This record gives sequence, structure tokens and C-alpha cells, in this order.
Amino acid sequence: MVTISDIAKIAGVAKSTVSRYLNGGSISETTKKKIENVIAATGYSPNKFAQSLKAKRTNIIGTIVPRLDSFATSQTLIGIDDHLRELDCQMVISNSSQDLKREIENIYSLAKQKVAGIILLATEITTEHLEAFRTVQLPVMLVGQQHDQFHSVIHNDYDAAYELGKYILANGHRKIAYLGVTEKDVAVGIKRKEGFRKAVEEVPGSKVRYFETSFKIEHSIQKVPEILEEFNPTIIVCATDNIALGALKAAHMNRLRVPDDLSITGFGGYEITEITHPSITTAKFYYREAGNLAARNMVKLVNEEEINQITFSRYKILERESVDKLK
Amino acid sequence: MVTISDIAKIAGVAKSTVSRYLNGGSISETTKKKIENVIAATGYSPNKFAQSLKAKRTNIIGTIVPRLDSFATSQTLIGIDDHLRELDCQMVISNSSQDLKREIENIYSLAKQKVAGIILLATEITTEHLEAFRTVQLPVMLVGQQHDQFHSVIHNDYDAAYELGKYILANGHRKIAYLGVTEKDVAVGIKRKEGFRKAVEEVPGSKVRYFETSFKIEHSIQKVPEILEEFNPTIIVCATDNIALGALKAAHMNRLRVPDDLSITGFGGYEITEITHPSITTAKFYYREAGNLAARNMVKLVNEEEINQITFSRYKILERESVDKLK
DNA sequence: CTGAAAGCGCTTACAG
DNA sequence: CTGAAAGCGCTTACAG
Repeated sequence: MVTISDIAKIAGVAKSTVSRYLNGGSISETTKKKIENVIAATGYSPNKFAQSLKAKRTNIIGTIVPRLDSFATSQTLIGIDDHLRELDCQMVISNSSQDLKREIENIYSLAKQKVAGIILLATEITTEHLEAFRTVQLPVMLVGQQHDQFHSVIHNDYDAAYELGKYILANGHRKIAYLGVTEKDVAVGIKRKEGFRKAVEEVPGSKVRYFETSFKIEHSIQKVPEILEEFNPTIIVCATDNIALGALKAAHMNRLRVPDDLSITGFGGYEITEITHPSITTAKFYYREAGNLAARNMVKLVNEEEINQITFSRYKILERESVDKLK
Repeated sequence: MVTISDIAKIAGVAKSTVSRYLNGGSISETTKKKIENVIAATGYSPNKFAQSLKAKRTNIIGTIVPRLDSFATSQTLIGIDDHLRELDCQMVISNSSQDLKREIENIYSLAKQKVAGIILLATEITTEHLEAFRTVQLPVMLVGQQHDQFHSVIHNDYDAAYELGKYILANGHRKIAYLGVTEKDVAVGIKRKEGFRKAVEEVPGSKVRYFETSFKIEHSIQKVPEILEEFNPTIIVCATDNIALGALKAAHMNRLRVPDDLSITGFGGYEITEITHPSITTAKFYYREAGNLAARNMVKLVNEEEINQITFSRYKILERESVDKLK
């Protein structure tokens, strides 16, 4: 392995001069050329460990994800990774497997690895999170959830839900089931529901009932038949695409035609929702873009530049086949 | 930050003694206790950079993936990560975005990061791969593809395809389209086709035609109508679940009932194939287990233990709803 | 079993 | 603009 000493020796300069060259210090044109040539010839690249040990900083950004096997996670990671790669930063992924305790551990563990900052694909911010972030003293960027004490990139859940609500109302639906999730998840459990609620409140005479399930497809498959029996709506507005996928499956299993007998909508814009039969009308979020924004903001944070506390990522209502036009 | 010197001072011993304690050298019971207490009290954890700089080794395993947004990748990563975490090894993920050039770069870039070994979720092994691995001189573990020069964990593509072939034949299908992929991908493009071919060769009087598409769902959606027109089979055996998903979509778009008018099978066992209507009969691979095995073997390789060159991961034929029983 | 010393490959004041 | 020196936090022979 060729080291900075080798380069210095071959180029006939001091190590410190080579280091200055590497880190953009002031250098005469001639020595610059000499060093450049030697580095090119030897294929030298600095030892990251020595750099980090001495300089006490790294260009590693830690990303904590609640789970690895989700469309949203994958896309967001791609967005983060692509941007970081351009800046020669490295991304380290830490998976919590939907375990909040493990998520907290991951914060401390990334701090031990001396990452420059932490991007958290957030679900729920507990007091343990607050404490962990306070003690590690690292720049933090939330994705998907907002919080007073942190910077974040969020999907515009409220507006998306409002617009989706207006869309189904405009299509004549008046007996509506909303199938949501726990309010512990503010973005998915509260914001989407509230945006939707606003839309229905603007249209008198609509009958709406709110139900709750988990994020798991199988739970949605179980829950939907109960809703049908209890309430028999013309449409089920699902808080995520996975829940909508479960609803679609349940409809098929009950020999209901979608959308003729039952309409269904989702949130997310997962690739698969276009492939199902029928394709699912949904509020698409641009996860990859959100990841990009998060990476961009994180780097600014690390460099102590100013950024807005909240950055909104785009959304778009995808009008597809799963909503019946009642008028 | 508390360092090894601090621990040594507080415990009243030399740094080297603390280091020996940390690395399992011989230590008297009394000094061991002293050091233990001080470490517990201070919450000391060794600086990884200093360790790696000095010891010239790390416990980081690099994993190169062809893409982040695939069921197979996610599951395999989870399997690798879970096992590595138990051993206090760290996983670094390097995404190639289905770009072979970037995959090669990732090999060199992981080597620069001084990873202890590289796990490659392989698609195609080119001469550039061979060269890269030769120059970085690191233990290598392939997942999903086999190669003379490397250790690997592979899915039993051949046997799975053979068994799936026998299954559809047993159900009476005799006019069969096989929709495969490029032979550059040995596991998916060749092994699956050959296993299937063996099954049909054992049953005289079956008419089989072989077609080719890409890994992309949309290409499959385009391709399937052509196959239907040209050949009109009773079943399309697809080389991956994504291709099968496209075939299912194409069937729906052409108002064909599955499986009554057309049967479809896949490979992979992606979660979504159970949710579609009808659910898809497929050869399930245990990606997570494969990842586990790969991690286990990788660690052995790093520790210079003996391992088999090829480790087979399990498979299972999932008999579901997409294959018509013709007899 | 234990300690003093050297050194891994860098960066960073400091002096010139 | 350039160089000599100190030191980051560890590990590893070596000597006792």
C-alpha cells in the first residue's frame, strides 16, 4: 500500500505539503504538478482511517430505516445514496426491523462509528429518540415525519389526502370508509386522516366512518370483510397502498368486483399498484426525490449552512381504475 | 471522548494491558476486574479508526447489490445483516443500480474502505469482475450465481425449475410457452430453462416454445400478447415472478381469465404473488436464508476456515391458483 | 502476567 | 509557499 510518505518522498516534498495538496491548502503551481503526477502514477488514495482518526470527522452519513423490505424505504435509500455518491460521501444503512428499541440502539451505534450525521426514516419519535439524539450531538434529518426539534423532509400527507378526498367526492361517493392506522404515526395516522376529513366536511350529506388496522397486508385482508358487513360503503379509502392491496385481495376473495361493487384507493404510489387488476388509484409520493432532498439538506447541515426546518416533497394523485364514477 | 489511555490511568495499569483485555490476551483475574469496572463506569468503547489503522483489518463486510428496489435484494440483505449483527460485524451496502461498470467501481471502492470481505449479489460475472477481484485480493462470496473461481451460495434454480416443470406437466399442460431472460444471467437465464427443459423432455408429446424478455414488468406486459398470438399456449412459465406479474397483467388486459384461459407460473416467491388475483404458483426461494448463509460463510472465509465452494439454498414449489388443472 | 516504546497514516498548528 | 514535529487512539512485538 502506498502512503502519503511515499508520495512525499517520490515527489521530493514534505508529507505536510502533500496533505495540503490533498486538502486544498495553498500550493505553488509547480509542486502541485509534481504531486499530481506522482499520485496519478502510483494510484495513491489516502487511508480513511488515518484521516478520520486525525481529523476527527468523517464523510459518512448514517441512515436508519424501519425496515428494508418496503417500496418506500428502497426508493428513499436510492435517492439518498445517489446524491451522497455525487458528493463523495458514504452512506451507511442501519436497519431497525420495525423495532423501536433497535432503532434507538442504531442511533448510538452510528454515533460510535463517528458518522457526520444521521438521516432517520421516521415512524414515531419517542422520548428515547430525543434523549439519544441529545446525547450523540449529531446533525439529524427526519424523513417522513416532522418534529419541533429536528429538520425534516416530509411528504405532503395532509394536502394529498385532502385532494384525494375531493377527488372521490367529486366522483359521487357519499358512503365512505376510511381505513387508517395508529395515531402514533403522525404522518400516516393523523395527517392523512385529517386532510381527508377536511375534504368530506366540505361536502354535506356524506356518511363517513373511520376504521383502523396495521401496516400489514394480511391484517387489512382480515379487516375489510368486517367493514363491508358493518357499514357496506361504496369505497374504502386506505391510508397506505399496502392496506389498499389487502382490501383489493379481500374484495376478490368475497367475489366483489372492483370498482363496480367496491372502490378502493391508497397512498404511496408503489409500483405494484399499477400492475394489479384493476390498477389502484392512489396519492403518489416521490420517495426518491425525498431521499435526494434529505441527503442534500443533511450535507448542508453538516457544513453548518442554513436550511429550512421543513422541506415538503411532492405528491400527485394518480387516477386509475379502482374508483367507480357514480355520477 | 474517553480513550484507552484514560481507562489505563484510572485503572492504574498500562495501555497495553487494557488493549490485551480488549483483545482477549492473558490477564490476571484481579486486573481484569479492575479494567472491567472502569470500562463499565466510563462507557468506554474503542475508536474503530485507531483500531483499524493499527491492526490493518476491519470487521466490515461489503455487500454489493445490483439494485435496492427488489424483493430478492431486500430479503437477502436482511439475512446478511441479521447474521452479521450477531457477530458484531458491520455491513456496508453498495448499490450498482443495474450498471455493471458501477458494480466494478464498487468492488474497488469497498477495497479502499478496507472491508474484510465482499459479498456480491451477482447477476453476471465478467472478466472485469475477475480482474477487480484479483487486484483487491479480498475474500469474495457470490450469492445467486456460481463461478469456478469463487465461493457461492446459490438457489437451486435447476432443481426448482425441474420440479415446477413436472408439476405443470402433471396438471396436463402440453402446449407450453417458456418466457425466459438473457443467458448472460446463468442462474436465471440458463439453469432455470435447463431444469424446465429436462422436465418436458421426460414427457413425450408436449409442445414447448421458448421466448425471451427482460427482467422488467413492462416488457413482459408487451411480450405476452405476442406469445399468445403466435403460439397460444395453455400456460406461460415465467423465469421470474416479475415476469409472471407482467403476464398476469397482460392476461387481464386481454380479458383472459387466469387460470381458465391461461395459466401462469413464476420463480421467486415474492410476497406480492400471494396477494394478486389469482395468486401465482411459483418456485419460492428463501432469500433471507441465503443471505444468512452467505454472511456465515463470508465470516468463515475471513477467519480462514474451510467452507464448501457451493452452498445450496432451499426452494419450495408453492401451489396456488394460477395453474389450471387440465386433467 | 505486565509495561514501555514504537509506529500505523494521516492532519494541523507553528515557524520560517 | 514549505517543512519539521507532535499527536490522533489504538496494537504489537519485546523485555522483564
